[in-house]
Amino acid sequence: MIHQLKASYGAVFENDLLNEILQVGTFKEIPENYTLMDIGEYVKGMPLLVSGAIKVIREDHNGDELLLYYLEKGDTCSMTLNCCMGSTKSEIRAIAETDAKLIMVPVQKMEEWTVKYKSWRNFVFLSYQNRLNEMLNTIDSIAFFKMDMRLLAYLKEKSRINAGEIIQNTHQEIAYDLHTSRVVISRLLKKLEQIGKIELHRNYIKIIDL
Amino acid sequence: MIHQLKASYGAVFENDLLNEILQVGTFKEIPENYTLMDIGEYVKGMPLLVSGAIKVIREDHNGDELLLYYLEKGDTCSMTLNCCMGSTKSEIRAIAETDAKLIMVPVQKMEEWTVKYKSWRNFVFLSYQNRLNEMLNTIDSIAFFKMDMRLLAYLKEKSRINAGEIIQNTHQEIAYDLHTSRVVISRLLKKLEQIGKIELHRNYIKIIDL
DNA sequence: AGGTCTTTGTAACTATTGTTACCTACATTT
DNA sequence: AAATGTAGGTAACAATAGTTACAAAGACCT
Repeated sequence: MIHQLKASYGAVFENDLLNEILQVGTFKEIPENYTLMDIGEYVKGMPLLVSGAIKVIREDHNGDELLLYYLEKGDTCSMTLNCCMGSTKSEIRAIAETDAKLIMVPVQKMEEWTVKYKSWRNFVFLSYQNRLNEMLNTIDSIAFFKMDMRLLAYLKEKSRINAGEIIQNTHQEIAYDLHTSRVVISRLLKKLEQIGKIELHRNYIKIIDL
Repeated sequence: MIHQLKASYGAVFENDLLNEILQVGTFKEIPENYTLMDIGEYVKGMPLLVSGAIKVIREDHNGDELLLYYLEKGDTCSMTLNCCMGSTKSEIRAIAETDAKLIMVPVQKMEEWTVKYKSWRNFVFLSYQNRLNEMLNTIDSIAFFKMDMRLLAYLKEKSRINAGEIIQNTHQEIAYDLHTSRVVISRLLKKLEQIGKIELHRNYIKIIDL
């Protein structure tokens, strides 16, 4: 665990804090598609992401979904911070986009460390800042862009997250993330293929030039 | 200023903190429609809202707008918190929805108070929590609801904020807030009038039963 | 009263997105 | 090979929202 922690957070946290994290934190490896947190659940700990990616999803009362943003190495879930402080239920669902490694820190330490460590304060505030900015991006995307542009941005982000030009999703899965229907996605993907930006295959999409 | 502060924050902050705020804070009264902060500006201070309401707006590169949420008495602007900590430019515009009173606190105190006062920590974290939740509501609204429902929710919220059944806006102004066209708003408002929920007049709308 | 500006109403049309239905292709199991 | 399940393609149509254009009504000024 110590190597994992240092590699991802060694430059961010001071040594005393790193040691405390080692003492109280628990290391977890989670597989792709594992649901880290679900809507309505209470939060037990705060995840510090070491490797992999987590996707954060909003769901409405009908079960309709919308992808909010991804968390990556060095990120934590601000929604979790919220829940910890306010001890309220989670408003979102977090699913492992790839296999992921993370360190879970008990909620109780949150406030203690906020007082004690400047680096922790910076981390928490930076985390809030990043999350608010991601939310703004999401809002920009649905408010100001049409579906074709949103799909394009989605493919770009997805290939960045997975660090490769192959996107392993069915059209239906993409439709869920963007909160639209499979037919709409198939239609728009076909257009992107026709202008040479992607190649369509069963169960995966190959990025040519976005 | 002391009365204003105690009335709005007396129950939230401990006495020592209230005194510090009185020492370093400056009291401001701002008129309706005053732009408190604009996109791209750097932030000088942190506003603690004492009375009135502030509307927070997002704008895209074309100048298209979207209402994000309102701030009310006891609220502060988390976007400002962000900017203070990260010393980045504002991503949003804040406009006085009504005449408003607020206390401006210099940015430098932020971190100091976070260490020193438990009540300040709670306030800041609660503020982030509220803002993230408002952003989620905004996302729900644009992602999951159609324009007629969004308009209805808008009218409800607006009459709550202004504490009255009269909404003083032109259709064009509503269209800007919801990021659609005037014609669409006029059309939907007319429908709401026909089913007896509102009464349309020049420059104002009377809420009958929402 | 006449002129001008702002606001609202409305029609006609277009564009985008959502829905339904059905077909084809591929993979897996029996 | 036949059966089954999943993924993707496509057409036809419906619903919603955006655009253009113009008329009518109210407000305000001279």
